[in-house]
Amino acid sequence: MGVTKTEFYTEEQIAFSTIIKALGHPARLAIIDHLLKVNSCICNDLVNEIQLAQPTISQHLKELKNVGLIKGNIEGASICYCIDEKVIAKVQNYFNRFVEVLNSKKSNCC
Amino acid sequence: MGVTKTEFYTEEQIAFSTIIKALGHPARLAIIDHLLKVNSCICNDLVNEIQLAQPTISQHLKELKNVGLIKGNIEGASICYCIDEKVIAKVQNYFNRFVEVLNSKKSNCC
DNA sequence: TAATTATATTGCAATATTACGATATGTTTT
DNA sequence: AAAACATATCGTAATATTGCAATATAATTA
Repeated sequence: MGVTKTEFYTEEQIAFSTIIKALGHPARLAIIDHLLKVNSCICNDLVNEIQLAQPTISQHLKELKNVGLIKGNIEGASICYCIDEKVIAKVQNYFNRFVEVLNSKKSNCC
Repeated sequence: MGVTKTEFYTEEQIAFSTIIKALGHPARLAIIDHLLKVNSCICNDLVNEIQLAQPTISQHLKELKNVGLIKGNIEGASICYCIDEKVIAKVQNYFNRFVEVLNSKKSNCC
């Protein structure tokens, strides 16, 4: 049906899959990579950096903003986007805990 | 168009977004969570654990297998799935490096 | 070997995503 | 104020994803 059943998952599963899903597209990873590379926050040099039309970039930015991965500040005519460290840290923690649990029980059959 | 343009991204961006995308669904996170919880590798108790039809679970397992996040071993009539630690570790590293870079340049405008 | 159990595949309907042209909105410059 | 720039939104076409019933496949048990 194309519709994800959400009623049976934990809050955490839904919250994390939503954030992670936003990172599951190369254009959005490229945006994040670029925001990370240029020290200061960057607006739509992204449109020049990434080979996608401006509305498409805008749409991807919106998705990243929706899940809280980036923040945008109006800066005159343009908008200054940057990564929200707290949300990225949450994702980092998720995977760190993950690997910790994995390591604590070294009993894989495969 | 629904079709992702891949020709302009780095190998890494494509590789990681593909793996991460597979984790961007609550059912697949639930599968991974469950594989992590039960010490030994588990087959399709998943069908009982997760409130989705058997073909749907099978499909999600396939996606996780395709990106290498899990491996499956035939065990008599059933199949024993487990997490591939190496691939998860790669994801962990990605985010760790990420946060490292973020911390090294504390110059966010937002 | 027939029935049962475990899993995968096929086919399909409903919905979501991706991408972009056209256009709207808001700011700065002239 | 008009032109130019920066960004967002709308509408839409193409494609992908989600979920499942039906069915296929393969191993196990009776």
